[in-house]
Amino acid sequence: MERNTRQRTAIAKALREAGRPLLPHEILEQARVVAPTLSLATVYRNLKQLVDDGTLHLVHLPGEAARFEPAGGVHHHHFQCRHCERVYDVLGCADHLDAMLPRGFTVDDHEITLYGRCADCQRRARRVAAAQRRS
Amino acid sequence: MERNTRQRTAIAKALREAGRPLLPHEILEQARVVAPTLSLATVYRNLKQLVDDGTLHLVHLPGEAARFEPAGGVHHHHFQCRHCERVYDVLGCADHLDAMLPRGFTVDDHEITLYGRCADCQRRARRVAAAQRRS
DNA sequence: GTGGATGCAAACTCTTTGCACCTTG
DNA sequence: CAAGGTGCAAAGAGTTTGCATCCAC
Repeated sequence: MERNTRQRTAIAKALREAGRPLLPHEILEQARVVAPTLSLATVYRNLKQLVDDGTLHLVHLPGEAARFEPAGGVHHHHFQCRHCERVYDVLGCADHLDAMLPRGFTVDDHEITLYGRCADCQRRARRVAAAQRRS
Repeated sequence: MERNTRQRTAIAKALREAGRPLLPHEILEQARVVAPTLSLATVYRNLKQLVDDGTLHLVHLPGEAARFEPAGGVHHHHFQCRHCERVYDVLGCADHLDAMLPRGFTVDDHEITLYGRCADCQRRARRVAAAQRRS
């Protein structure tokens, strides 16, 4: 049976409060606020366990290390900001994906990743552009 | 300027003839038929150079190591077979992806990955199922 | 002949694991 | 107090790099 250690609680809290998928080292950083002795090995061990028991979901983006988010949300995909590299959930989905398939293939799942600028970085870029126009 | 070594030629040939994105170790294996002394370090060095000069494209799938394919094709996405794990190109694309975005975000690119069974594995699975019905 | 390319081994990064110690129930 | 959890350090996997040697031009 599982125990509620200070470390495990801190890891779960960090992910619940983040609102976006986090990398192991981001989780370590956040969770250390609550559990300062926390080690990266413990983060990995807990993540594996929490994914196995269905509490967390793994978020794999192309060319990126695994991130983690609380399970239980609806079907969604992800957006990565080209500037700050953070990942956000996006609701909704594209259709007609099976129309793309070669003959003889069957699909049972899909992943969609969008790239661009998040609202924060977009705002920041606009502010910089405005300042340059002014000068 | 670049030189045409036996090794570089073998790497390019392996990718041209594969017809699907290959992993570095698959490239090594194939290219060694032509250049038996080829080392993995040389494969990686050449891949980087060939991607930089636009001869190859990097293919990143979620949770997978980088694969490589000849550049120059049209816009396409990828399909990974859940059984043999090989990756194939799929033509075509989904629309209305920007409808998924949160307010304030902007998209400039996207990746779509489909998962399922490739024609080979599909055929094999059907054959096994038929054999079991018969027995 | 010379500069780019290669092969090997060592270095690096990210993740996992062994082990002694600690903590929860 | 026993079983599971933790921290550390070492081990692994995949990729990159330093360096002496090699070879394409």
